[in-house]
Amino acid sequence: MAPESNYNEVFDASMNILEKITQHNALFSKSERKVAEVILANPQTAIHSSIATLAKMADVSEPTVNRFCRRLDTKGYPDFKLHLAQSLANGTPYVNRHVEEHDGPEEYTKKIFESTMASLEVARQSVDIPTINRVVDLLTQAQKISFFGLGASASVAHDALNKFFRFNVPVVYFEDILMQRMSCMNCTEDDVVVLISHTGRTKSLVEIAQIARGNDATVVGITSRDSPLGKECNLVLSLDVPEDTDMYMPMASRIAQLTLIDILATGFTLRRGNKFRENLKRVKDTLRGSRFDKKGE
Amino acid sequence: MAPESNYNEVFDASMNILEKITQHNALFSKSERKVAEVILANPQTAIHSSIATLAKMADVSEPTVNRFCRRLDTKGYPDFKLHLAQSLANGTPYVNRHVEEHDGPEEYTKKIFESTMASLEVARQSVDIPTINRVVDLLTQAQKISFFGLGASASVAHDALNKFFRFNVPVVYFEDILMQRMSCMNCTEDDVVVLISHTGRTKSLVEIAQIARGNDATVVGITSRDSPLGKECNLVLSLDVPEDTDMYMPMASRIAQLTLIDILATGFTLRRGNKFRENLKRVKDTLRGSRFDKKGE
DNA sequence: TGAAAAGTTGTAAATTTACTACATTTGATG
DNA sequence: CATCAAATGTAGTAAATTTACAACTTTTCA
Repeated sequence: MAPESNYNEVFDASMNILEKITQHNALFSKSERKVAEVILANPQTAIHSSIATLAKMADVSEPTVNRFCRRLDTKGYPDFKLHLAQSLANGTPYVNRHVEEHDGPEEYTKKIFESTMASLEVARQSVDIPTINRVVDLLTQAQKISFFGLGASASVAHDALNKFFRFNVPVVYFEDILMQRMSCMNCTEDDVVVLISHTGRTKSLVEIAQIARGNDATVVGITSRDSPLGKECNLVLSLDVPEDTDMYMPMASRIAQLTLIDILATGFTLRRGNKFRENLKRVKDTLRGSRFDKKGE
Repeated sequence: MAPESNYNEVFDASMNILEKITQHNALFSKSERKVAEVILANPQTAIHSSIATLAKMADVSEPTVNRFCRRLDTKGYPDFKLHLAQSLANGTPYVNRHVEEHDGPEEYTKKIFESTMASLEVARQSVDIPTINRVVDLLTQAQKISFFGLGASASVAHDALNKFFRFNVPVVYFEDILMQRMSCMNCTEDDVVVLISHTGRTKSLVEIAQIARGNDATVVGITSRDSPLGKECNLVLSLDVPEDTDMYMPMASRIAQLTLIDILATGFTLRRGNKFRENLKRVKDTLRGSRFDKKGE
């Protein structure tokens, strides 16, 4: 009589169910995974199919499809279709799909773009705005800013250097861990050290964090919150990006880190105000000498 | 900007069904209007109700509800529910919105994530698959691979180094333009030089392209096709990413470049086959010694 | 006005769809 | 190899949706 009881279900399932399917993948049984594949391959078709047709497409029995739906915390097949429809409506049918052995250039290109976008979407939802604001605060007030990362995160630090360098702020970046250590030994309480690491378990970075804090610098980690590195930081900007794929290379996580750098840099310029932005333009104009002019300029 | 006419077509096709109901109102019969009212009053409930409960709520018969659905150009009640569910999901597709002066952390964070995703979407559509395939071909056959970029693109080249280094292929990366030049002077026809530049108008990179080609190396540009640099390359992987924003910093273009590197690296490993991927895993495992173990491992 | 026509609505039966209970298979373990 | 647990499928059942048709309204025009 009072169907109002169903209200909440719609809301707490705000998570993209396609994303949920990929993340849940390990917990599925063999047949359930077949269902998942068929749905991911063509979600638009799935929402217009009955449980029978979908079962046939996945070459499993109908109850298997039903169990699949239940495992994703939906009430059953029709409820699952509603969630799926909502996910598809959301503009992003982007899903973190793994590249397969037999994929051709078209497939892997598509998959990588889509996984990257899906990861950014996840990152966007997980990032903590107040912390960003706090970090921007610190950066604008810093006497000196250092960016350190190793391995795949080195290029992220490198990129941060490039961005913040334009701001006319003393900014430091080293690849060499000894230089990193020495740099941190000279820190003061007005300095900010930003350490980048996806896993947060790189020993030398953890040590650097300790050294920097020992000298009263503020240490910001772009890393996982509960990691050894995260625990050593004053502030942690964590990005809950799904684990990277089969390819044994950091891909999506690093893109999310870079985007975060963009965000910090943007926050920085906004905080510094208009006059400061003119300065930025000047830096850009200076580069012109080293370039071929654009036609018509 | 797309012409108005196109806009409307798209709009019509994907129109919010709730709006459609209100607009259609005049064409409904008395009973159908009762159904419309009930649905509009509480759409969240509607999508979780069966045709029977909804009919009861509107105090009409079940076929009336069904006719109501058909009148809105849906296949029937379940199909109508799907449309309704999609309308209720707050679908905001990603758009490249510029950060404004007065934006707070929440706004600029959101805008940057969304612009980045929007740019990736554009990049995905503009990238030329056959060229990717061709470049992967070249890379797998190369004796030596070099990645060079300057300024903001330096970190992209840096990242490429990090990726390809794991493949146990001779790979070269320098920040210093003199080193870059010298390296190119020693090129042979079996070498591939990848040059990265968003604008493609950086003088010294163009010169490097000329040097490399002079030594019969294959030059691949990740740059704009019609740029001075593009014209010097054997192959150009161009990314039609919308011009970067007001912030006077390369942001989205660089993310697209990095994603392209991911794609090349993935193509590379796929081409090299399974056995090769084990090698990658070994590289990853080697890193373990420099890390704190994960709990439970 | 009133009778045919067109349109609206509801009842009941038919059909499709989804779900449950149970049986069979698979695979792991001692 | 026997045994148990998990996974999957079969078949039957319940539920929901749709169709067909009849009853009832409203409209139209002689």
